[in-house]
Amino acid sequence: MFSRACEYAIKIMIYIAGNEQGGRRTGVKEISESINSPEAFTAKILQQLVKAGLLSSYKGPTGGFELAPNKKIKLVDIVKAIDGNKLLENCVLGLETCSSKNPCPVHFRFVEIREQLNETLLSTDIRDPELITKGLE
Amino acid sequence: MFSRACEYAIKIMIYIAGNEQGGRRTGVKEISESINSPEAFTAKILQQLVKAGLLSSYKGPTGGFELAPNKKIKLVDIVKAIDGNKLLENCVLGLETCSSKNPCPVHFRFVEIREQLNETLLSTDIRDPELITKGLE
DNA sequence: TCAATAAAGGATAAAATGATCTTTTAATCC
DNA sequence: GGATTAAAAGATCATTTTATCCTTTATTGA
Repeated sequence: MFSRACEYAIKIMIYIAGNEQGGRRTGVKEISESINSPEAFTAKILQQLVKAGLLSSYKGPTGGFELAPNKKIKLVDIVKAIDGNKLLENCVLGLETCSSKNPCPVHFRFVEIREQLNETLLSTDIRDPELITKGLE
Repeated sequence: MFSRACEYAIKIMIYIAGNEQGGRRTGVKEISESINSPEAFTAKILQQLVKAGLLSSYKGPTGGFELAPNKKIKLVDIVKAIDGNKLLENCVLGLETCSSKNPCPVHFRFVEIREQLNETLLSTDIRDPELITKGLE
């Protein structure tokens, strides 16, 4: 469903959100150990999340990453930042021309799934305490 | 959502189903031209579908592919044959240990999407005339 | 100022996926 | 049986994704 990088990205964001209360920044090493992801690859994903405006980064001692302040961050923002919007927008059969006016054979069978997915990604806030208290291994 | 190979596989199966009424077999070239897929790659996917028991193949003149006779074929069979069942079974965050008893942070938010997906893949029969009459480019 | 710290950036490697090409095997028809 | 047709099989290549390593840049605090 999501790429490996996107799975990591979601875990990264949830983990950083969990450190937000203390106001403390989170470093790459701590993140990769906490979510069990390769450190260098995690650093690359963090860069993408910073470029997408979802995280702020700071260099030097006391540096690290924080959620972008004063910004509601939803799951959909993370997925779009890493995987783009093909999952949400493209035809499930990969047809360029598919639309509700010119539907592919399975178009209408996936409409509801798409809507559910959209609804879930749009409504899930990364700062929701429900997300934060659970394990990320 | 699905791999490229799986997108092709679904189109392949729908296309072959459309030729079933005439009792005629369908060749690789005709398929790849009809669904606009690379011929050699299409041949490889056809091999996988035969191995999975979803198609029967015949060599020589008058040879080609047919749907496996006397077998209800659902979308889920095609997806599992090509992409395996990770989409249906694996945790969306890729966690080995995730389950309803030990859920990941987003586990319950995706339960309904999973169910919808399962329901759609299980209930969509490849011989449904509704699928067959539509364009595959 | 300088050493330590931490992210950014670039280059590279490994694995998975997508795609092609060539040879082999089987079936049909003359 | 021999020529032809079409799929099977295997080797190879290309691209993308995943992952690592090393150097550079910025920041802090002694």
